[in-house]
Amino acid sequence: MNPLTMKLEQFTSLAEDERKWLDEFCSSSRRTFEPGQPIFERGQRATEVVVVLDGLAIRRKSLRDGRQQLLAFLIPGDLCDVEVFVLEAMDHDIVAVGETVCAFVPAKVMEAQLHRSCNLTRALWWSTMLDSAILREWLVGHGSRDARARVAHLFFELLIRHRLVGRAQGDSFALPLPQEALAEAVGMTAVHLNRTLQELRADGLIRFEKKALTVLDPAGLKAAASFESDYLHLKRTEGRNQAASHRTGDLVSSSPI
Amino acid sequence: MNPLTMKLEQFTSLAEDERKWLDEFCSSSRRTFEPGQPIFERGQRATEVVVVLDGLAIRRKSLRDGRQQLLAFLIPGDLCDVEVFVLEAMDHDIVAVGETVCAFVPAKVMEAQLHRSCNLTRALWWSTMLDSAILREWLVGHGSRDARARVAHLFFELLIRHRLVGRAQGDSFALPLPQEALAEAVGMTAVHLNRTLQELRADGLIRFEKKALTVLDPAGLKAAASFESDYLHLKRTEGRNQAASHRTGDLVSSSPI
DNA sequence: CGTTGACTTGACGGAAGTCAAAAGGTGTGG
DNA sequence: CCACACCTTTTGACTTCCGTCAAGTCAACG
Repeated sequence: MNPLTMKLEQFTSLAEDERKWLDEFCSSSRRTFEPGQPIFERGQRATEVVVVLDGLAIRRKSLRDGRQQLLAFLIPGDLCDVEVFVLEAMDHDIVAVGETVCAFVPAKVMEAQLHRSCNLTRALWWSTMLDSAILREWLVGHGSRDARARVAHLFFELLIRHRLVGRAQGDSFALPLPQEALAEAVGMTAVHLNRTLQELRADGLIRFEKKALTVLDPAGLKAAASFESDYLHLKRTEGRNQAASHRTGDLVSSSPI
Repeated sequence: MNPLTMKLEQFTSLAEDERKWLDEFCSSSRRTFEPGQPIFERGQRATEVVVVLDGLAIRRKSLRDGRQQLLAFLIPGDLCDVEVFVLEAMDHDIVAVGETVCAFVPAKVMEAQLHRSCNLTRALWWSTMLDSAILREWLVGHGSRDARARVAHLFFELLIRHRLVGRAQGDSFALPLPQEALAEAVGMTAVHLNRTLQELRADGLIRFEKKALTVLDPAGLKAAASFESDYLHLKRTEGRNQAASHRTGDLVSSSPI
């Protein structure tokens, strides 16, 4: 199954024709990007919506003083903004990390779909809301979590997201990034990230080798991150009432994750 | 003119019937909130979309250890997520600051509008994209700007946003927040925020009295923030080619702002 | 006029940044 | 197969920005 379908099934059950539409969606004009190659660049107009099918891409914003901030990881199944095409120009870059396969969907096709009132449209909106929610959670991390918790949180989030689209092998997943880039993601220097990684390693929580991250102690990592998973809005795995789940503790913590 | 219409006109020119629709939109079931009163709470399902018409609201996320992170300011004309209603539960709170007037638009009305292929729907999408862009810029700030630049950036952004909806008096606008809350917005302690404010004051950049912020030296504040305005996607004020504007410098910097 | 809450100031400690160099990989070409 | 260049990771010493704690000021208000 294509990763986008897998992801959207977290939100709702899809009918056969909807799955078929998504398959076509994902097979429309594919392109493969080499490591470091830009998919969209700041200033450019995006006339197509991109879906990552394989590999890894990042959103990144570069400041004039040369510093860069990583804004999001786009893993298989992730869309780069369902409605980008309404903007005149991108305000940041999207860049491939490792070899990355994407499908390009013309704005018109996307728009046509968004005007058909159905399950699928709502599912796409859900994915948009999810992206914002993740972004907000990153902001929370930058604003109020220390280095250790921030890194732990990122890793735990990525583990869950990779699982959702079937890209995790057990408790590990591909993360073909230099520490330098990871540091940009969590908003700290590469040196300090390195020390933080060593700390997490020493505590037996993770392993990060050969461009892959392995979570050795999921519960421990989750605790280190003080991870609360409601922001991922995975309702199908948790039953209906999230309000209750938020108050009674955290249902996901008792799940296999 | 209602602030939502003013805001959307930044994106596109609206026809008479579209303006009328927006007026109805903004007059549907209004409610007034007292300072500190929650508009939406985490865990709750949002079956309506909220538009702020007057006053000020904030998005806020509370961590279990009691720390809070402010995620966004909702000023007049701002919507709290055009498509929230697809979610089962809010993952954060929206709270009134000062006295705040909001309109509540039922999910069905919103959805009906979003399925009518028109200018207006694209304008609403634009406002969604704008919210994400602002959120991303905050993340950049938290990750790679120091205290001074971060605060300066926030103030400059708020000044522009207030101007867009006609809520700025010259170079000042209402900001009925304790420094405590401002500190949560920029991700630092109240003490350090206080010192940073003093610094900006000493440099003659701002004044912050009586629940209002006055920018004394817009150009200086903008420089202190190393503000690049393209993320606000104000295309109508800048002509068509933002790609060029990004490369040739920054058109907005030479504008009255 | 005392109480309350927001703002201000000072002294101190600690987490993270900076700079620089060493150590460890990896790929290329001789 | 080694040598070399190059990149990434690691380490160490030092600095600084920001957090913490605590006391003090000030204005608003009953």
